[in-house]
Amino acid sequence: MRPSPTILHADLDAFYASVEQLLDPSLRGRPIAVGGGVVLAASYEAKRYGVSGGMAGWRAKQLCPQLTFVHGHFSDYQRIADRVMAVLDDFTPLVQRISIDEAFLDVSGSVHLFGPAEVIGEQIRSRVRAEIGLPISVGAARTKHLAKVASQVAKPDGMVVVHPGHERAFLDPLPVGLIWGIGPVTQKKLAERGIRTVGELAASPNDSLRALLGQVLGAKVSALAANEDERRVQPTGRASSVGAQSALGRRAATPDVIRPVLGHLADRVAGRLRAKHRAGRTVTVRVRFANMRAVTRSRTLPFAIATTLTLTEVAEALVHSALSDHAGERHISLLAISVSNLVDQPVLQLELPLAPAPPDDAIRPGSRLGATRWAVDQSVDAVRRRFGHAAVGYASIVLSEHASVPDAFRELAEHEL
DNA sequence: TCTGGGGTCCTAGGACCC
DNA sequence: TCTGGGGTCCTAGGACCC
Repeated sequence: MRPSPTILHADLDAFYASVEQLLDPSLRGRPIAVGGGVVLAASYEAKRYGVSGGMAGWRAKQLCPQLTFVHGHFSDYQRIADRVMAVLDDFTPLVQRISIDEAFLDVSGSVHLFGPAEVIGEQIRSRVRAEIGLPISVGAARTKHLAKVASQVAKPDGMVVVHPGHERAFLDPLPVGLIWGIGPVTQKKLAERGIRTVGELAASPNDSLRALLGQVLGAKVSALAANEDERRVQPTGRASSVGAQSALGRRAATPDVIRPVLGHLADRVAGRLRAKHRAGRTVTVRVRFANMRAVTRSRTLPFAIATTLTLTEVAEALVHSALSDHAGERHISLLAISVSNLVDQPVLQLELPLAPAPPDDAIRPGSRLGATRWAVDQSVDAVRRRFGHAAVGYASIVLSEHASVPDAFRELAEHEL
């Protein structure tokens, strides 16, 4: 009997669009896009025309005139994806979910129960199809990375098994873009050197690989080619940063625009931190100008914060610093706030002794001002828990004017804190 | 009619410490 | 007067992934 691969990668096909086609049978077999101003997800029928996620709606319509736009049923996506993941759990406890719609499975301990990996893969596919009604592709290989490549090759609605010993034969003809970590920019760089396939990439000398891709990615490619890739499937950890951003179209870079947007973003970010009893020391803002060039500014504080007003103020100072470095830019198209360097926030925050007021009293937790702000946030959080998020707090007119994506969509992309 | 929102990770330079 | 090497942390930019 030939050896069997033990790592599976299961990946729902065009997930959001497939759910819409599941919920509304009249959409099945037709090119559809979830979203409007921007394509959040496209069905395979639409992808055939070149429609893809992140694309401007008008551009998508240009490529595919019969494209149907549908409003997303965002609250259904999480629920349905969770049901799919529950199916995976039936085959092994070693499931590593890496996003809403895909996961790795280590089935090395399950083969005596269910049969070899390829049998498990087919069982997963038929159960997800029968019980949930969605197409899912599965890749099986000896390592995670390779299993992921295999599932991409298997799409749509297929399964690809890479048998041990046949890795290079499988990989070598594939385009380099299928490797995790090689995106459009690197692909172009490689193409300029005549490298288009994994085989060509693997054949190039190690040092030039490193020079082209950097130490880490270069080493990864070597490992992949030598089949020494990571195979450990581990439970997904907590997020190491929390952020929020808002595209603004084209707005003047003035305080009356910036302040309410930052307030709104800080409210989202700090609220999520407090909900999970976390706080962060490093605040990073990103400012994208009207010409799409973006800059970042960050500041690491001596202590961790999770207070909305404090985060707003730190972010505002950073944005001003970015803007004064680019005084020529009069318009901005996006603002973002991210908090990293996260720590667990003891709930006894308020009980900390009140220190004599330092100059930065406002941001120091436990100080008089800091305690006041903390208390305000606690009240807001409590009201929201009881009456819903909209009951109190920022409702930015600037943002609602531009009508970005629904909050429910944002929440789908949030990682566990 | 330009181009969403949530993240992770890498690189490189500089400050600072031992 | 000139000078090593390692480690850690911080900042800015950027590529990439879903």
